[in-house]
Amino acid sequence: MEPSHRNLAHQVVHELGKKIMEGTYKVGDSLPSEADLCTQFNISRTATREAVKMLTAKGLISSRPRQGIKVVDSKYWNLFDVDVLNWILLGKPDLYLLRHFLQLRLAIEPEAASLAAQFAQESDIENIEHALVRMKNATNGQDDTHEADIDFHKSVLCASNNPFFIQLNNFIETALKINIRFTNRLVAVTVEEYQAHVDIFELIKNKKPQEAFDAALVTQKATLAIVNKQIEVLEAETA
Amino acid sequence: MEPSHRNLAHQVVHELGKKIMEGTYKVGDSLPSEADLCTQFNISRTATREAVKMLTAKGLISSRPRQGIKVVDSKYWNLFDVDVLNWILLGKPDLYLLRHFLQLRLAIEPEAASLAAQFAQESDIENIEHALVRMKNATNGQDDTHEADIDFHKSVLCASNNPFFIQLNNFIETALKINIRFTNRLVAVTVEEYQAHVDIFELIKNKKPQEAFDAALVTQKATLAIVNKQIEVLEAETA
DNA sequence: CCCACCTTAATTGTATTATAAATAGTATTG
DNA sequence: CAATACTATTTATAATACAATTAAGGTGGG
Repeated sequence: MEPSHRNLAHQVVHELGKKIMEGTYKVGDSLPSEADLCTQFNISRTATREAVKMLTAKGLISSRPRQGIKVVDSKYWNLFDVDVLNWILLGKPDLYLLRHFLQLRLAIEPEAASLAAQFAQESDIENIEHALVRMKNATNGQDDTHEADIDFHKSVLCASNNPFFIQLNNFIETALKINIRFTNRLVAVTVEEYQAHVDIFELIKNKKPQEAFDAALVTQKATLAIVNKQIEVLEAETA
Repeated sequence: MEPSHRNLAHQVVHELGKKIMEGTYKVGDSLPSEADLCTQFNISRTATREAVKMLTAKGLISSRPRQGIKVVDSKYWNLFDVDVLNWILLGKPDLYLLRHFLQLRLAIEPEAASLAAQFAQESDIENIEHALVRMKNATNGQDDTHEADIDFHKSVLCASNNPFFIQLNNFIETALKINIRFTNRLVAVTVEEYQAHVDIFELIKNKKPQEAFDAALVTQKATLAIVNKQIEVLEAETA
């Protein structure tokens, strides 16, 4: 897609969105008034107001006469919005946030594999296969490890042929990126990881929903278990 | 929350959003130009542009000079946005859409029950219990059946203490409403349904994640199986 | 004839100014 | 002291002007 900073309003949305997600403006806080935002960003009220409206549409703020612009309760935030997810990524994700991501991945990805085994078209199978080729190349350093991995997970989601699962592409991608940040070894894909993906692919291709579900579940549970362990250690230390 | 039509821009967002989701404006179609929208709604360009920006923020449209305002590919739509979900509901949901909702519920709700069994606070337990009381009252016609049911599912989601699951409240609520529309019997909650909910509650309260997961899974699978069957029948008829 | 370049016109992007509406806080008045 | 009225602040809306972008068509050189 096009860059998100095509115009002034989008730039301001990006700046303010980042600041809200990183906690510069906290829930309940007031943002600067329209007039102040105009001077801060050196733009007209038109652009400022459009930015405010966009953040309102994403559920981050509300603006009312005399009351000003305020950050609303986080339960109203559109956490699955691609911009919001990117702002989360720009913040300082901690282990608890990573766990929250992994908990939802545990729910989503096995079922996505199951649906893919039931509803995948030929083109979907080809896309998964192509991602696997990239991963294999990545084991030899001929392709980007992380990108290939993200590609694989996305292609499975899309193969579910369910628009809601497909919409979670951005979520999964962000989850993987945060995961990468914590396991920050720039190693190539291990043979075991690659083989696990191949196994899931074969089960999808051969239309084995339950088996594909189970295979994906094992992977997700393993990842989540690691983080749960890390949090346990962390909490034992601080206690 | 406050009504979504507090101001002109919000009203226009609502009107256009509805038309996009119901297919009056299809993917790739051009919407009327800013100037035309101004005359159609009899409002200023300021208000029109703010509405356009809000729909852009929700991922439904894009607007560029000379090119105009266009409905973007549906894979970019923020399907988990509360407004978008309501517009979907206002359209004419079919069995396939219902199945898509149920497929995601199957992924989400059992895991939410599991997380609730692991992470629920006392207040969360109380909220679930309160929803159960409402359901019991509904069996006697003393409360609204559907509202009580929605309450229960929401309270479990919130008990997961995972912001991403909590954000899916709107999704689950919409799914239930669509389900109600198809099973349009205005009957009271059956004893079996109520008992199934009580069982899940007990398992959550007694911190049995796996058992809570399994219990919720049974319920979801049963519902999905019914719809799969209906679709099977439908496709047999049209073939 | 064809391709590269230029011009034009349509549409959104931005700025400015003015006024209206909503409302929190303060003052007034009975 | 309480109810009311006033005031000032902030967002909401409108109107106008001009800039920037770009699709489409026209123009000229080869």
